[in-house]
Amino acid sequence: MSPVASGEALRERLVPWYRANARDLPWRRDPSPYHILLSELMCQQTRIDTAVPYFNRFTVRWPTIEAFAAASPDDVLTMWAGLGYYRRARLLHAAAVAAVARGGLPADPDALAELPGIGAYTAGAIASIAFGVPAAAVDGNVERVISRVDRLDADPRSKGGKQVLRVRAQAIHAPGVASEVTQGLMELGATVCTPRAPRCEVCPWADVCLARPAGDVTAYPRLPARKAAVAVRAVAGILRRDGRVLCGRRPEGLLGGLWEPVGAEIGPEEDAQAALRQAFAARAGMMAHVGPLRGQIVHVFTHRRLTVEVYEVSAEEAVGFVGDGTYTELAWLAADGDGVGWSKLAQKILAVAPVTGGHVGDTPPAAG
DNA sequence: AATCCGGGGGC
DNA sequence: GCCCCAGGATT
Repeated sequence: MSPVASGEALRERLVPWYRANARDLPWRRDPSPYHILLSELMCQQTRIDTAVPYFNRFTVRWPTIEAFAAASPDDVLTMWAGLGYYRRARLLHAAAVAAVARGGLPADPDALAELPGIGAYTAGAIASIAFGVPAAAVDGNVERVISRVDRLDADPRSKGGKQVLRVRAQAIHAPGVASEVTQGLMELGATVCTPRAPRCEVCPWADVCLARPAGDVTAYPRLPARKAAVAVRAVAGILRRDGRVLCGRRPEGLLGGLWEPVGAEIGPEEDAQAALRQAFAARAGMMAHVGPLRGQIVHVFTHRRLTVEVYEVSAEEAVGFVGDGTYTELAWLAADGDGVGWSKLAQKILAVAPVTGGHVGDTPPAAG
């Protein structure tokens, strides 16, 4: 049986490899604490390539953490629109506000972890990348590369598994190369030790990896099977006025704070048009006439597969926003979102029932 | 420990 | 289609 590689053996292979193979990412050009905070929150559960354009737009609009902290939460959410996991936008902003209030982001991982939206991983990442503190940061990539090189049979998401991974990641660290170790581990997982088709022939750890000679690299990490997404049916109504569409703003939770055309989730056998009439009455205080079906879109979340039937809607008059709790506000929004930003789901709904023409300046129904 | 929370790209 | 990604908060 081969011995487990030492932390030093892993480090001395990893750091030179990272220096030679690091991708050119915008936050690596100036890895300031603010830039690393932004990039880490944006990259949580999100691909690098998806986050990069958002990072660039954020840093152009808010060049410093002080400027960002001074922004309104709604402006931050608007800029975040399309990135997903919208709670991150609120937590990121709250973290920046708290950091500025205490004179800047701390270098200590424990202090970082007290800020909103910053857990054990992100605290270690900011401490090591932005401040050079040798602190472990175990994300999905690190979980995978360590599970493979050590051929760990523990569930990496269990308490014990996380503990083993954290100790192992910490052992690879050393003073002076903390940023390279953290980013190198992630870079290795992202570009070489990939989930489905690892490129072991170019891996700097090929000579010390336990899974490679065993021939079961892709069997690690030992993750439990994921539950299937639940099918959910919904309706949405496109009610136009002067080139705008009546939209509701969602409360905290799924797509929290974002706007969408008025709609409702319905049962598998429910009458879609009747349900939509009822939704307009309960949520917008409107007696709506539901017109023709415009189209049907599918939107997949982690735990839901949403099918939305999109109808044209007309209404006699607004009788005021009654509100059954589905929306916190109502407004007539133009196709460009009137500066509030659309979720990807709302974009799909609007794409099958385009809003064109008309003029601005209409009055939304009273909220409350 | 289990659940919730988006969106997208690779295969 | 399926997997899973620079995870954290809540219960």
